[in-house]
Formats: sequence, structure tokens, C-alpha cells
Amino acid sequence: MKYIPKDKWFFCPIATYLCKNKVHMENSAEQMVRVRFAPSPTGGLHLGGVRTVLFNYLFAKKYNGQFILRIEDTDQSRFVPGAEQYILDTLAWCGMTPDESPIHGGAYGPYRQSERKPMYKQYATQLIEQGNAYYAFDTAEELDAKRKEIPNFQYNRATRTGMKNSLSLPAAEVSRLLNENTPHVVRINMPDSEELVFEDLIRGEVKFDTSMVDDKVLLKADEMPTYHLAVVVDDYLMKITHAFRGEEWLPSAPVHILVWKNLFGLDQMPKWAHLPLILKPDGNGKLSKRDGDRLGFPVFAMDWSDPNTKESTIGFKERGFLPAAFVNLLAMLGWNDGTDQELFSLPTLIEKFSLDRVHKGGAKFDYEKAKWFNQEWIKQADDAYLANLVTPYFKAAKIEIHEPSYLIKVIGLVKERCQLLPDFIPQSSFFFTAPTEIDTASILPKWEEKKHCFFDELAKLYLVDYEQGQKMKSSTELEAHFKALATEQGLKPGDLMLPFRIMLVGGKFGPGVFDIVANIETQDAAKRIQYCLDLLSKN
RNA sequence: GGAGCGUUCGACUAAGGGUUAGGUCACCUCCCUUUCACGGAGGUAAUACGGGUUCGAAUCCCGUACGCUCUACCA
Repeated sequence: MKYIPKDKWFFCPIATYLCKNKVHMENSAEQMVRVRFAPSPTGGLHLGGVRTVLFNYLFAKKYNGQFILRIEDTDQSRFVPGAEQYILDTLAWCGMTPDESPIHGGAYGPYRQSERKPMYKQYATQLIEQGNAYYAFDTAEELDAKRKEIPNFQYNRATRTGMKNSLSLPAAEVSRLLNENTPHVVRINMPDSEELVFEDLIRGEVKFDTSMVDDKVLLKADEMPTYHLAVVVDDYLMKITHAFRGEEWLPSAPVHILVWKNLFGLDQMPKWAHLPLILKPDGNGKLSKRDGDRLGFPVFAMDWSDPNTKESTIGFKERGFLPAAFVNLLAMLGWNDGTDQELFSLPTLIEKFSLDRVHKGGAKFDYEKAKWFNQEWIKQADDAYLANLVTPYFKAAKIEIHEPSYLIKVIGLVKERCQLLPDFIPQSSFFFTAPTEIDTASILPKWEEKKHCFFDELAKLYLVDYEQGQKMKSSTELEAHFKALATEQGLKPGDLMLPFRIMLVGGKFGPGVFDIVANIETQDAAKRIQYCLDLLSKN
């Protein structure tokens, strides 16, 4: 294909033809793909939520479409300050920038439902006029009483005649109540027995019998829409072509389908895709924040502290996950590309993503595997990039970094043994400061005078080397020197390695012993040897 | 209770009528490294159950079981 400037390809018939926009869009081939993520800003963004964003984003970008963020804040009683900003921050951290949002703007705003309030009532009125909805005057108390009285009370065609609404009351009474501004809601009028069928992009054909669904509230007493009305009206007004949401929404799909049918026509309706749930590692339920607290892993993308309850919850970001790893592991929960590949960058995901490879069944979250993904991404990550991310942890641990290039070098040496960013501290602190905790217990059993002499000698030689300007620089040189000295004294080098390691790092961990000596100064090494020797003498 | 959705190793998944049911994480063994990790070589381990259809079923059909989601003037 010849190159077509991006701003020109709209006008190029060949490009339009080749453009992948039209996949899954059989009924309206010219439409631009538009998807939305529509969270309610009530708290931290949970794994499942971020994955919904991801699939939206991947799909949109795959087809050169637009990804919209719409804030569903119709429930004023659940408003939580900061939650919207948190969502924005999370998307930014993950690298999934919306094309349109409350802060990015766009041609279909406003993007907060609370600011769209005046737009909904007319649609509710239209439904009433068409006979697809009705006024209901029952108070919350009356409904509660009803629910107590009848165990599985449903407001539906069987019960609505016994309730206070414009279907059961005489017209004059209804007008009176309306004129007196009696608080009321608008409920959908579920038809008697109609089969509602739609094609779910993931599950195929899904059928519902309207006689089984109840008369959901569409417009609340405060004239705010419920989700059921808002999702339809806004998806229509914002020209959404594909609607992705969690599987928990499937049972209310018939309500939305019916509203679509009666308001805008089914041919205007976006394609639905109900994503499988992310399940808790043990048991089978939907993963909740509680499970993370209980099992010791994050569930939210980033730290969240609730301004009302003051409760704070750890996030993947602050636990030390790389955004690339987080996105990668989320993508693999319910999707794969059909090959054995598991490591994908965001651009690769965009390229490879396909809805027909999304699973139907829920996926249990496995924190161990999540950490493996992170380790893989740490291993691939650029050392300077990691240095940046890790610096705050060093500050928190009160370890001073004098020379950034030294940090970068150290990171290259230790990164393959770190699963999470904070692991860099124990894995590399000894490159900066002498260990304070020495695992002498691991030395003592095989300790002997000969070894003491050896190390005493080694320390002296290191001091000499330092004073002469550090002639021994490379780890190979240091190793050769060490082994020669050991052999000279009739000792097996191998028997000295573990004690030496412990003297330098404090325990049985860390990179190659001579890589460490080569990076700290020989004077420093000498000091550590002496310090440990003193400790051992005391035992 | 009702409706809807789902069900392959412990976990994530591949295989869409014919494979010794494959890979990855975790676990175990060994090699490398006299640490840990990385890397390498092996190992344990699965088609929920019962009927069909078929020469042949994880795969198609029907039941059953189990699980989950929903069943608010919450999303």
C-alpha cells in the first residue's frame, strides 16, 4: 500500500476500503469505531475495571477508532472526591490516554453524566408517551414494606397493577399527583412476553424473555437517570459503536436492548461484548478488594485512600509493578493470541488483539504469575529507566545515591533477581553501604583459624591495593587474585566463597562476589572483612 | 427462588471431529552458579458427570451437577 498521510486517509477510497474500522461493523460500514469506558467514580480502580479499559483501548486503537472516558456519576449519594482524578491518573500510568474525556474534551461532551442531567428527561418522557415507560409514585418505604411482605418481590407486570403508578391509577389521579409535584420515578414498561435477542461479540446469541425481567427504574425522583437510561442515551449521543463491559451486566442487557429499541432503533445500537470476570484466587467469586487484603496482594491499580473512611489501599504501582507488566498481565487474563507468546507490549497488544480470542469463562487471578510478568519486564527494562523508578525507594530506605551512573550500573547487575521494584533495595543496598546484619551463623560451622588468617591477609592486600590506586579493577582480576592467594595458603577457594560473600553483603544473596568487590572500593571490602572477622572472633 | 452466563493440570491457557491433550506460572529433581537469581534439562499434574451423533468427541447435541453474576430511585 502506498503511504497516505494520516490526515488524508479519510479521503482516500483505497485507504477507507483497507481500513480495518469495519470489522464487526457489518451494519454500518462507514462508521468510525468509538468505544467508551464508563466507570462510576466511587473509589479505586480495580483490576477488572482496568482490564475493561484495556480491551476497550486495544479494540479502539486496533481499528483506528476513538476511546472515550465517560464518568457515570448519576448517584450523588455515592460521590467520592478524588475518584475521578484517580481514574485519570490510572489511565495515564497505564499509557491508555482517552481521546475524549472530561479533561481531554471532545465533540460529544459533557463527559460527566451529572453534567448531562437535563438531557435525559426528554427521553424518559418520550418513552412514557410511547407507552414504553410509566410514572411510579411508590415511596421507598412502601417498596421496602412490599419487599418484606413478599420475599422475592419484583416490580413487574404481575405486581405493578397493585402499586401506585400511571398504569394502575386513574388518569385524573396521575395528573393530580404530577401537578402536586409528588416525588416519582419513571419505570420501564416491560412487555408481557417478548423475546429479546442480541448478538454478544464474545458469547454469541443471547436471549431473554421479557416476562422474566422487572420494571427497572429509568429516571430517579431527582430526575437523574439510572444507569439503564444513561448508558443508552449517552452511547447513542456519543455515537458509541461497541460497548464493552463486565459480565455482571449481562442480566440487565434486556433492559438496555429494549430502551434502545424504543428510543433509537436496534440498528443504531452498538455491538455488545460482555467481558468475563476476574475471579479470586481461592474459591470462585468475583475478585474484590477484600480478597487482596486477605491474601496480601493489590487489587487496585494504584494506591487509593478513601477520603470518607480514611481507609487506604495499596496499588500495583506502589507495590512496585511496571505499567508495562501490569498491562501485560491484565491482557493475558482472558485473552491470548493463539500462540505460546505471553509477553506483549501495549503496541503489540494493539496489533494482535482480537475479540474472538477473548474467553467466555472467568479467570482466577494468580499473584505469583503476576509477579513473574513483572520480573520479565524488569529484566527487559532499560537500566536508567529502572533507576528513575527505584530512586524513591532508595530515598525511603535512607540510602544515598551520590552517582546516578553508579546506580544504573548496579541495577544492571541485580535486576534479574528482582520481581518487584522494592526488591532492588535488599538486592543492592550493599553496593552503597556496608551491611549491618551479618549472617555469621552460616559461617561459623565451618570456620577455622586458617580461614581467619586468609581473610586477614586479604583485607591487608586490599588496603594496599587501594592505597596504590586500585590496581585490581575487574572482577576477573579480583577473582584470579583471590584464588591464587587461597591456593598459596593451602585452602580451597570454594570453601572461602560463602564466608566472603557474607562478609560483603551480610547474607547468602546478591550477584557474583567479585562483581561486588569490583564495584565497591577495595578499601571498603577490606573494612567489611575486618568488621566480620571481629564479629567472628567474639563467638 | 428466578433469570442469565460459565466449566481442560493447583493457576492462566492451547487444541474448534483424528495429538502420547501442548505451553506458561507454581511445585519437585538435576545441570550451571560453591549464595540467591537468571539460563538449561527433566518430572508430577487436566478435558465436571451421564447419555447420544460419529468409524472416531475436550471439541457437535441433550440432560445432570457444580460454580458464578444479577435480581436497588448502585453502577
